[in-house]
Amino acid sequence: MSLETDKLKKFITEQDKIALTVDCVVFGYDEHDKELKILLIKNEVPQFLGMWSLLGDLMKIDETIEDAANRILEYRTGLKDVYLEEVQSFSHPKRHPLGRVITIAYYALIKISDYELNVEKLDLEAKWFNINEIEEMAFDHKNILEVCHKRLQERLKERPVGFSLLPKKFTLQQIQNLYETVLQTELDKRNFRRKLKNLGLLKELEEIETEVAHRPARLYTFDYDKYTEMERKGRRFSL
Amino acid sequence: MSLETDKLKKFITEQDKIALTVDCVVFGYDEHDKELKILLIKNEVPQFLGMWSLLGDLMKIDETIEDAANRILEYRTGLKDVYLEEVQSFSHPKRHPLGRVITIAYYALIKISDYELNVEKLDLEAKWFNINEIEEMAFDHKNILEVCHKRLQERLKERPVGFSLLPKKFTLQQIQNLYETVLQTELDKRNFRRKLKNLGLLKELEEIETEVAHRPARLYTFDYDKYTEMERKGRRFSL
DNA sequence: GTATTTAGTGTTAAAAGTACACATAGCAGG
DNA sequence: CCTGCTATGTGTACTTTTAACACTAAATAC
Repeated sequence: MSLETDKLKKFITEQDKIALTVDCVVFGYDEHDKELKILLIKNEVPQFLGMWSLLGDLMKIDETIEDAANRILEYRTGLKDVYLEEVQSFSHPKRHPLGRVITIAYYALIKISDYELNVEKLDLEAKWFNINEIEEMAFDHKNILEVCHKRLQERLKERPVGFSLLPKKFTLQQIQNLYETVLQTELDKRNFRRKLKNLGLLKELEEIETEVAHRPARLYTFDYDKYTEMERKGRRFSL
Repeated sequence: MSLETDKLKKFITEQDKIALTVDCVVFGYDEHDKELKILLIKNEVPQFLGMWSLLGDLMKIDETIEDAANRILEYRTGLKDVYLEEVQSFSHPKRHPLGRVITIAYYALIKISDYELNVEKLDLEAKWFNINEIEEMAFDHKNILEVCHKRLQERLKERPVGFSLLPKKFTLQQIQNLYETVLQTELDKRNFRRKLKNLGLLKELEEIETEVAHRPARLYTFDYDKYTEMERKGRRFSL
């Protein structure tokens, strides 16, 4: 049993003590396979040894929950300033075999390419899985995953979260593929592009794709400043 | 200092111990004044003595967070089966003067008339306030209130939560007034009614209003079963 | 029975969404 | 340099939804 597990055990065996943890569902988008993936690590708690689980940790006494989520993400991926959203708590009294552990779930959106740059320095027990490939997970993590997945799908329609899963510069086809993958639908190219243009939130760059064996597509970036302004005025994003 | 406060103090002074509480923003709709109201209680913690605060309590060891929220609501209002939604956690390290207290905020929707039936048996330190009348609150409760208020406004557009604030039988005008009050907008009567009808979720009753000094309006109920069915099929509510 | 008050209803114009197909730019390979 | 290949990029007609707008009808009070 690892140091982490010892610490948790010590923490929660004191009577009436409720341990508070954070768990992150880390989503990444694999452009090549057109798959939504999540990052999991090998579990260390005896009852679930060898199973895969979300990235989580005990809260520290002097940080906010969001700080804790950021700390975990930086520790496991080397990435800072990751898109994070709190989803909900999971508090069934029997959810953790070592005792009373309540967790706050977040989902995180990262650009897989950024992650790849850091991966060598890091914990090798982490692995990307296709979202539909995962059958069993430690604790109630499968449930947490499903709730967070559903939340991501809702958010994608009403907030510009998709751009956090793509490189800074992307083609219109890439966004469409992302939407089709995450929402599990097919979208009409011309209608989708019209909607995108009407948002007025994409900056058309001078650059085009490279290293493709066909006509290269134009590159765009998402204008976060303009979006913030638009949000401030109460106008809603919708795709 | 009350028993509750002693207990909390004891709880959180043990080193490294993070206390976990639940706070509920209890919304009620006053049809007469056309005002959205919230239920507050007098605070007991010395630093905020006499100020008003949300309905909250320490989590117990063997309940879920939702159980705790329901327990608090029943204790303070006498009501069971209240509409509840988890909103988010509040975890700033300095948010509570007695130590490290993290809270999970819920909002609750109740029919004020149901509450009135119970009010005599209960804690007299509770009071309804107009949502815009509240200036100062204990802890970070003003902030929690604002976040929950915003959440309610979002939900009202996309989920049939408004019906939890009205009597079981209501007139079309009553719903419209509720929407106008909560969203702080004016709505077109004919367009609003058309939308309502097209939802197909209202049951027209044989009954009509009584005790009004003019033409009485027809009464309706909301068909929760049909809504559940519609939700299951992936169709979305929108008003 | 007359005045008062709120209930209840339909049409038109503008905007948004949906369905649908082909010419073109750039690369690869001979 | 010419041909074939592949994915890019674009417009129009139709349907549905939203938005704006005003009067008659039903019931009560006096």
